[in-house]
Amino acid sequence: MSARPPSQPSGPGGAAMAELKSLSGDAYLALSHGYAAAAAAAAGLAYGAARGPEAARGYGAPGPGGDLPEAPAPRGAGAAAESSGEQSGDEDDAFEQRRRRRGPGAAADGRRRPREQRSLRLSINARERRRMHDLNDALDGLRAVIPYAHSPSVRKLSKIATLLLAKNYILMQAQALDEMRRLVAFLNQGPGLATPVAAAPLTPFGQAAVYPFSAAAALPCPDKCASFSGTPSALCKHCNEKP
DNA sequence: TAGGCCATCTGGTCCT
DNA sequence: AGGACCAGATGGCCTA
Repeated sequence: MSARPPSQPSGPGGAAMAELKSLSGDAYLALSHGYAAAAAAAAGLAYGAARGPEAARGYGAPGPGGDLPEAPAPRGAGAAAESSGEQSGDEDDAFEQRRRRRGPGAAADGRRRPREQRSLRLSINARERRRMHDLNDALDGLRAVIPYAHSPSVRKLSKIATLLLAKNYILMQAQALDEMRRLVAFLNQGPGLATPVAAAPLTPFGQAAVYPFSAAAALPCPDKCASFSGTPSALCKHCNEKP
């Protein structure tokens, strides 16, 4: 169908990394940074931790009538599909066969009558399916707001790539915000304080030597700001002060 | 054909 | 007790 990133040797996040590399240049350069750490963190997630507010959200029991939601057409027509939402005699047989295959001790509740048990199982399956659909909807929502090529000709991000990309996007935005704050603080220091030495603790990037405005730091404020953006900065209080 | 990704089923565990 | 969450198992689809 659509373009798909090349496979990578297996390993934590290997294929997802390839997927990230398939992103358009800027997005990849900006967001792929720190991928390895993200993958490691993802692999080491504390499963079962934090059962936060989501736990109280409630996916809702089947309605009073016990009606199960229509099972979506499964992608595969295999064994998984044959025991989905709809009930039939064949499915009951398949259910029993599977139950026997799993052997003793595998039954969830031996005290229930098979019919009851089967009905409960179907209801649990439906809930789980709904939960996974909600999770996928949330992932779609996430894909919609992170920067990568959204187009019908581009295969959508995998789940793992979506999460890793989102994480890196958040980190990047946080970093940009931080730099912007430092810049505003620097511009607001005023001419007297703006020598490279005096300004060093507040310069963006924390390094006067690499700070692009160090040469302009000694200039009067409007000139200093203009050397950055071409015009006095609207963010700088000195540029906006009345003489 | 192997490997990656995914949907679904399932049993176990925890929480309300 | 029932619901939510989790992880393992299974099987289908797709691509290199």
